[in-house]
Amino acid sequence: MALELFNTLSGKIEPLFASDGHALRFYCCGPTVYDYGHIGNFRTFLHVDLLRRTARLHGLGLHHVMNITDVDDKIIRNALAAGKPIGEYSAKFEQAFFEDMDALGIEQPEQIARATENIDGMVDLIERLASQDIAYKAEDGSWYFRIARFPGYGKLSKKDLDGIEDGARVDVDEYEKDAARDFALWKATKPGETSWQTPLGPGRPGWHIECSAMAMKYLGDSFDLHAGGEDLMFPHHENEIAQSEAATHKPFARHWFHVRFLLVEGKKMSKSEGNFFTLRDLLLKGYRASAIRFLLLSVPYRHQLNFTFDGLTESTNAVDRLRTFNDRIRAGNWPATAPADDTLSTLIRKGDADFTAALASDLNTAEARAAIFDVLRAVNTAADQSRLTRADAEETLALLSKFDSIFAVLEDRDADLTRAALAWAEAEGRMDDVSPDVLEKFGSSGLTDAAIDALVAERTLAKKQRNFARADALRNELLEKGILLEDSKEGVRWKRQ
RNA sequence: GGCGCGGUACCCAAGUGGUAAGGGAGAGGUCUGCAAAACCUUUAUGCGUCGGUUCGAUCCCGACCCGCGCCUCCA
Repeated sequence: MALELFNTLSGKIEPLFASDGHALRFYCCGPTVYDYGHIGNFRTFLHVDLLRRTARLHGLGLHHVMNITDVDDKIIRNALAAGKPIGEYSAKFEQAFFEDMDALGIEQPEQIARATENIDGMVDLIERLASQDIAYKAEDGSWYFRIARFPGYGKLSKKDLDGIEDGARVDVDEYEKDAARDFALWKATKPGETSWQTPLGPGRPGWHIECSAMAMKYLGDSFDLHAGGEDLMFPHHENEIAQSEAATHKPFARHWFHVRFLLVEGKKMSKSEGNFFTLRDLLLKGYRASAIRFLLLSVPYRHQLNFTFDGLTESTNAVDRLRTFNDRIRAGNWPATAPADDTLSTLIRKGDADFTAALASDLNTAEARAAIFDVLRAVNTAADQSRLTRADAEETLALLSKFDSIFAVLEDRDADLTRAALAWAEAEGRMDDVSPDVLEKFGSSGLTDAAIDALVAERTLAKKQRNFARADALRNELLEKGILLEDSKEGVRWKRQ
């Protein structure tokens, strides 16, 4: 089944393919590194990651470019306030961004492109536009894009130009533009601001030109797909199309992928609403990185996701169940006998087919999840009834491995990630954000994995000697520290609550 | 005002013109030295309301009600 994806440009679900027959060439608008990323940012990157992984499942190679906006108004302002050069200021948040991406299991793009390292390409592009009188210089030295010269303007966001012009928003700009809706390509330097000396005059690039220049530098004039959050559709992506296509007279990106915003507790996330969370905030509250990843991926990307703490708890439980299942099937010594019939094997294969088909169908993660849980139930039942064979177990593990090549939640790195967040909070003096629970479990007084293993072993021994009082005392001791023991046929497992 | 999305069980959430996936929670049960966990079973005569099309609609069409997003820096 071919991978199909909604295309914002055409408004239809269309096959996704690599036009060069090898690798999917795509560009994703990356972060502006002026602060720590919030969970809304990561919903977008998580779904781009999902797209990557699903494309790979379909045998597509990947050539994924993501920009880092390391110069913009907010960075300049914040760096100034911190008394640091912008490079030093942005480097810290760029590093934090990649740490967070890793914590959420998001793969690195093949190519990272920093704005400040690609100024030349942006200047070239603006000059190309200027040579066609599509870019013009205003009195203050800023350069603008003449929208009137690009008839296709609005085709992505389906905007009516007149509507924009007549709308309530009138761009009140202190500089002279030929038309209100013309947008900045190059911003003239204001006193005290970082600037580049270029043939265009001193200044710094506008945000939109960055992405056009870098996408075309690494992917060519035309490429397969362009991704970003829904808010970027207009004006950012619209402007990218205008700049690029006006300069090259070739189609820019063929397929446009937009991820909808998430809501937090039913409202748009904002600092003033008090529902604004970074990944680090959540880790310090004791929520697991895997649960955050799973929740953010569970609702398909074209739907709003209402992010709630209840939902996070649900996801935690769901991930636990999947991990327990994976551990059980992996650890069990299933008999190498022939199955009584092929019912289970058929079910597992159906689960596999359903899983793959769901993802191929515009990345329907909700259905893909359901397919896996169907298999989980059937296989668990068989195992409980002692009729799970080695062959079926292996088939199940293969499917789980496929599942995890997409969802990436089975491997348990959660404790380490929470410890890393805790170390960060200590270093940054943010211990007030750490929940008492996290402090107890993961702080210096918390038990290490080795210490837990030792106590568990001691209890197992006591149990074997039928010294149940001692065994129960140890179990309670562990429970008080947030360690839950599970006795099963396959042995004792422990996990952090 | 313009553009767009959604309203499915206690909560989250798929889906289809022929009669409601999955997860979480609750309840019952199995297992267990006990407990917890795990596992199993179970939970919508109904899919916002009202009309229409149809042999048949949650799914198609229309109207209405409610919630939300984008249109401005914003993932």
